[in-house]
Amino acid sequence: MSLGSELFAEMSSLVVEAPHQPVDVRAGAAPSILKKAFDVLGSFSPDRRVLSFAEVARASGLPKSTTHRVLAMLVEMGAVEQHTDGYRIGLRMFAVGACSAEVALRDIALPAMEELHRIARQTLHLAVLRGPDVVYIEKLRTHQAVPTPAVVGASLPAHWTAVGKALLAEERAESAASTEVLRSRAGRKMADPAAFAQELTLSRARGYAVDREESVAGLACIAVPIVAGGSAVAALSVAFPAAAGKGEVLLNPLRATAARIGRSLPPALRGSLLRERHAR
Amino acid sequence: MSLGSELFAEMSSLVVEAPHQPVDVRAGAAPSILKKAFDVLGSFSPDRRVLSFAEVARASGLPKSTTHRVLAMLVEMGAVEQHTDGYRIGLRMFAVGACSAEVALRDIALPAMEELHRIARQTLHLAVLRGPDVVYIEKLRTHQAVPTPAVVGASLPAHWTAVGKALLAEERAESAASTEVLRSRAGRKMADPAAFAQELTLSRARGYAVDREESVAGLACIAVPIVAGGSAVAALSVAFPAAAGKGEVLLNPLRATAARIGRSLPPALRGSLLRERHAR
DNA sequence: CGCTCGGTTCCAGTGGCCGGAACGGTGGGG
DNA sequence: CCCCACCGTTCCGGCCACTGGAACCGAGCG
Repeated sequence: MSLGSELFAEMSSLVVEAPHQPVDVRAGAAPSILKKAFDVLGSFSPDRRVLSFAEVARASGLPKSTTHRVLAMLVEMGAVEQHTDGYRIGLRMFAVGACSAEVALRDIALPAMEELHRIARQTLHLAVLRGPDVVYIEKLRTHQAVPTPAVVGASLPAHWTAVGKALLAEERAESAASTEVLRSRAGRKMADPAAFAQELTLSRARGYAVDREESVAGLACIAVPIVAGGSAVAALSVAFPAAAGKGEVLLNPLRATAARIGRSLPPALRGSLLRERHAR
Repeated sequence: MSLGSELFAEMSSLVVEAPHQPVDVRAGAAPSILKKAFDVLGSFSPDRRVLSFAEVARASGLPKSTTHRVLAMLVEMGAVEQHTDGYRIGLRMFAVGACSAEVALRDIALPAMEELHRIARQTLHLAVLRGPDVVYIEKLRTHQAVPTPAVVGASLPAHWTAVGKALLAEERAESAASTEVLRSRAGRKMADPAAFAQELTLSRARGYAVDREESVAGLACIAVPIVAGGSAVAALSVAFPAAAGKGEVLLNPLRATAARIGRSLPPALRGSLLRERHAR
């Protein structure tokens, strides 16, 4: 456990976005109060759920008085709650986030995931691709299983994870835009683009991706894409102790579950594709 | 199924907050752009996940050009995504919402809920109290079970639901502020405050609350509070067909599960109490 | 063709945002 | 004890980003 969380701490220090530089230097970005508000909201993370005023000011990079004003506004909106021990993300943000397409996906996937969870008795992950990262939508933990670094709502570099590889493999098959993604972080392992590209090709061919102790020692994952309407919208993975073998037994149930989820996705929801118009 | 959704439509039309009057008339409310942004975000709901531009403008009550500008900003922030079919809540809002204390609670409760779900084979609800309403944090559906009006992220009047009654009973035991809550909606059933107060007292005494077809015909629920550090922070309920009896068999497993969840809540999280400072 | 409705762009005026600065309170360490 | 570092709050003049009515374009439609 300490090993897992230790590794996770190391990872998250790299995962977390660049330390909130003042604003965008280019003229394009509007330094509106809305941007500041999201800087404040972005100060919170699943492993730092409660922050003091000063912590928010530091993390958001905003002047104290501005931070104070923005926080007061957010509290008034119900987006943030002020307790005696500090500020927290408010229930209102949960309610807003619950309207996202990803929650709809989670809702549909959950029964099937539960069933798989009963069978596999291992930790399950449901994640979507977001640029170079995967964002975890759901996680079904299993008692006394290998701890995994995934946290619901948080993201990890896609090329570190089985779900990420499964999704990258599909994406690359559609548009050969892999170069962008393969530009991996400096000096980090799996920095060999050619080998990684080959692994993606293999993953795509056999229909599943693997991660053997690449993110956490002792942890292995196999992942399959969830396809709906011809393209992958998410990925599902099982985590198990690396010492337990290659997990072939889990592959078929995993595939069946992913297929079942893909089939039960309403066509309207398939518009949750990765293709969102990134403005400018 | 059609019965359930029909009834839900009827309910949600009452549940949804007053149709977004212009702004607050009193001088206290700041009509800042942030307020407008949340008006826009509040236009979405779990059953209206995708809205066209005009729908957002109408629902938020903002002028067209203002709506346009605010939407563009929100898209730039990643809070909203623009697809060909309209606007949706963005993944970023899910990520922000995942930092709320309620998601932490959900995270801890989920394993125990899954286990109960296996045993009971009925739909489970996890909800918190928010003023006069309950907000659903988690819902484990069961195939071919009675459909329930609860939607994760959405709210229902507390006095219509078993979870709500369980929480109101606890709250009333702490502070006799029941009058506020008992002022129920005009002409709606269970408008008899005295009888309702008595029911709450009974619920508190026996440790669980019930709902027999009060919200949906054919649906019954029993709910127990989840207590941590001496006060109720959430409630857990099982839904079952009213024709199946009173659900006594489910009561003990339900109690055990709620107790187990309450026990496993870290003390730090208990600051998720209902007492948030509602400014001004 | 004229109408309605969805969606976008423009623009001048102004009021809301800006953030440095100053102020109280607290703790702790020399 | 004093001093300092830090947290949190408040104030205020200047300026610019927000405001929203209005005009515009295209599509559907009777």
